[in-house]
Amino acid sequence: MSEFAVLSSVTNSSSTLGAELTDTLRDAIITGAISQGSKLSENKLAKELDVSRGPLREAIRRLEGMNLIQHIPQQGARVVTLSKELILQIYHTREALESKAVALAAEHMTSSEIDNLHRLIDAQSKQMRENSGAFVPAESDYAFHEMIIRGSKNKVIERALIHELYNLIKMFRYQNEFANTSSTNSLVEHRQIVYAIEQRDPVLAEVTMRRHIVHARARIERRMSAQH
Amino acid sequence: MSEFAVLSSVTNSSSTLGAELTDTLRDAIITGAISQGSKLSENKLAKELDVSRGPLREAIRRLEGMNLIQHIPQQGARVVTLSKELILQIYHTREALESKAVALAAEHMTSSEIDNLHRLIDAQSKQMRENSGAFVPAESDYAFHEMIIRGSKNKVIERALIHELYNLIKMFRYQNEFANTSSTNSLVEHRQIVYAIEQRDPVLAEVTMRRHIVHARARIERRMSAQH
DNA sequence: AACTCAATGAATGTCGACATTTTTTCACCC
DNA sequence: GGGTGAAAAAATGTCGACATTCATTGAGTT
Repeated sequence: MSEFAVLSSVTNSSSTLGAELTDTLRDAIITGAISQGSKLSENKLAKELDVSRGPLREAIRRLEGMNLIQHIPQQGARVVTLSKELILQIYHTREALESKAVALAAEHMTSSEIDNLHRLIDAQSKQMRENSGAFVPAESDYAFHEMIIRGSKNKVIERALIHELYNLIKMFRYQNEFANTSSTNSLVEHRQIVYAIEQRDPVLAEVTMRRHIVHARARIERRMSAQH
Repeated sequence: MSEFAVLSSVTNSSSTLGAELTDTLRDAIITGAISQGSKLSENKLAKELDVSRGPLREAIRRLEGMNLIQHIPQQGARVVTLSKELILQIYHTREALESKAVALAAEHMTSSEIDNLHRLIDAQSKQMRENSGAFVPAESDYAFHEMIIRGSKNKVIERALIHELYNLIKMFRYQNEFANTSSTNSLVEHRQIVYAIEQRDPVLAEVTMRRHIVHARARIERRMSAQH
């Protein structure tokens, strides 16, 4: 059952087979090991992964709930296709949710959580000076945003963003080099966001985060209209 | 398999058993026929509904994706419990998503769709004058909000709101009389929202919708702190 | 009486087989 | 040659049984 061992998820040793399969397929979809729009044949997958169709179907239902898979009755499941329209819709949704999340985070994050934000940003800054140059690794960028999202202490927003939206975003960025890195400018914006949280200023935090995401969306829109 | 035929969903004749069960259980959870926090025993439910456990498990996974059920491996599924905290978090999330939705709707709704909004509000207004008095039926209120959400033409926001959040909101309002109706004031706010859409003014639409939902949340917070 | 622990019972997880629907193939006809 | 339609193949949907894990019960001990 170690077929799509691509992404960093070292573990994949969940308590149940169904949960394990969910992680495995999730990673395979995000990385593109299973390509966009392709059909997930239950028989084929079950043989390849050496499991029965039961847990596999369960994993597929879960991935459906994460918006990674689209299911049509009597026809089966297909990996979602990230059209330009869908990507832009995702970023609009992210803008709405994450700007609200950071406003709540400015109210609810503990000072030790804010310290962690600082540590992460400083590490990014150092890494940027010493290493590659103008870009921060995607993983580190996700860590930053997820710390803030969790800092909102709002489980509903957290689930919507991390459990659903971010998988799609990771999928997009992983499969599009041009979207896979954060710029220098991005780090500056991150500092502004942390500053607003630190000041316990929800409105400033929200506006700053909104601009950060609008910039990302605009960048994507520019580069994608060049392609498609 | 017609055990929990409570809600208005007249149909329940989907193409597959699993989908049918999803609807049935969804309605049973929303109405409270299956009460909050109670455990969904697969064996028991399968016997009661006269189906095998396969499609039933499938339905449970889907309801999990709608946030109506919480599932713990090796332990089973429980209906979500709508604590005061969770309800307020839901309304914060709704505020973020639906204020964005109406801004997009102000840009993307067709004039015939806006006409439908007018018709609905006029009907509500008429109904209010002739019938019960100071309140609009919940169903009609949902119809209004769903028209706007769909009018955003953003499938991601639409799914997050209608497929996930609104089920929880309906569950809450159905099981709490005090939250089950919209006030006169609500109708006025609806008119303001339609006006903003009509003017193609996304900012005004967003602000108006945000205030509308903040009011609802404040009302809930007031009445719930009296109880809990 | 309270606690520990083993045995029992019940529940979830997994599997393989059958049923039904959809898709494909291919012979036949226009 | 293209199109229609039936038969075959393959896929999804459903079911019942077995495996494994968790929860409960009760006997035994301190």
